[in-house]
Amino acid sequence: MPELPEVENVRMSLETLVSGKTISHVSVRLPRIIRQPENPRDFEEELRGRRIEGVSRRGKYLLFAVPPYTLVSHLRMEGRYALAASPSEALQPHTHVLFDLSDGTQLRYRDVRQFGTMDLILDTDPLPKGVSELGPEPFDENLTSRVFHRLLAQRQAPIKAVLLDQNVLAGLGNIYVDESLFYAGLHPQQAANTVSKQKAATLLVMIRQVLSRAIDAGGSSIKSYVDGYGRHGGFQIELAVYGREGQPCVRCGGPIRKTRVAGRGTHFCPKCQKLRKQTRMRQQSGTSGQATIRAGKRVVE
DNA sequence: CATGGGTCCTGAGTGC
DNA sequence: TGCACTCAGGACCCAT
Repeated sequence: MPELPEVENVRMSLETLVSGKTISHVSVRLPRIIRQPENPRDFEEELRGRRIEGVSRRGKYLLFAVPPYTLVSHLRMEGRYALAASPSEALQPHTHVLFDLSDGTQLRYRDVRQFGTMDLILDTDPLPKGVSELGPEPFDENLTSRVFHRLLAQRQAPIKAVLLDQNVLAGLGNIYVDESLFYAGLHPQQAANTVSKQKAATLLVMIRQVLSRAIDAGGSSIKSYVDGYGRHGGFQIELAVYGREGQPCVRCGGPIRKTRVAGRGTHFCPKCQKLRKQTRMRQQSGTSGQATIRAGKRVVE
């Protein structure tokens, strides 16, 4: 389930693997993957002969620069790219789109659940729906704790639901929302507009910390995630709450609980993440609650 | 507009 | 062993 750290790792691998290469042929084997243009044949035709100038990322979207087009690709749950040394290499199951490249290699898109999407759009045209409406990038320097607090203050849904909303903040998914809330000591059900300024500031710090550590670890491979080289991520072993139902909290030792919030499986520590009705929370001194992620691995004790 | 639930899809896991 | 059922969740669609 690629979230920002996984997509960023895929982006980095693709940047190395396909950037600067020219597309000589495209084959769409499963039309439902292509959202724009309407006819997948046009998708194939328009990409032929184009050079991939680079690969960037916005939220969980990959953006291939193929002037005068941008290929917008979303992996959703299980989409993945791999580079085959040659088109004659045996196809893995669920391979839906093939890009023959000028150096004889072939970029392949696989997606077991067929949820992923591709949009090919002219650079003079507006970006596809989901992309144009995305909230700020978590690492955007214009996203101050003040701005972040204001974003939260506009919503009364549970903080978990709000963090999952890509129009509020781009890039978080189920795993990193649970992790960030744990480190910030926030209950997933707490109404977003009752999160204090200080808690919001802490939350933003934790989001950034969790994401950057996950990026460095190569992402989290819960089920199927691999980057463009086929490499698994390593962050799953550092997860504090996600997927750890019943196991001891890394901070207090109590059991991690799993519930359902915003329709998603939600993991949290009932002791470390208390539900508070009021926003009033005075700053405690230095030793106050929040856990920090230590360098290296989780500190269990 | 904000919110929440259903939907797409396949494979893994569970219980009988 | 086989089969029905549930679950996984990102973004979109729709009803409230």
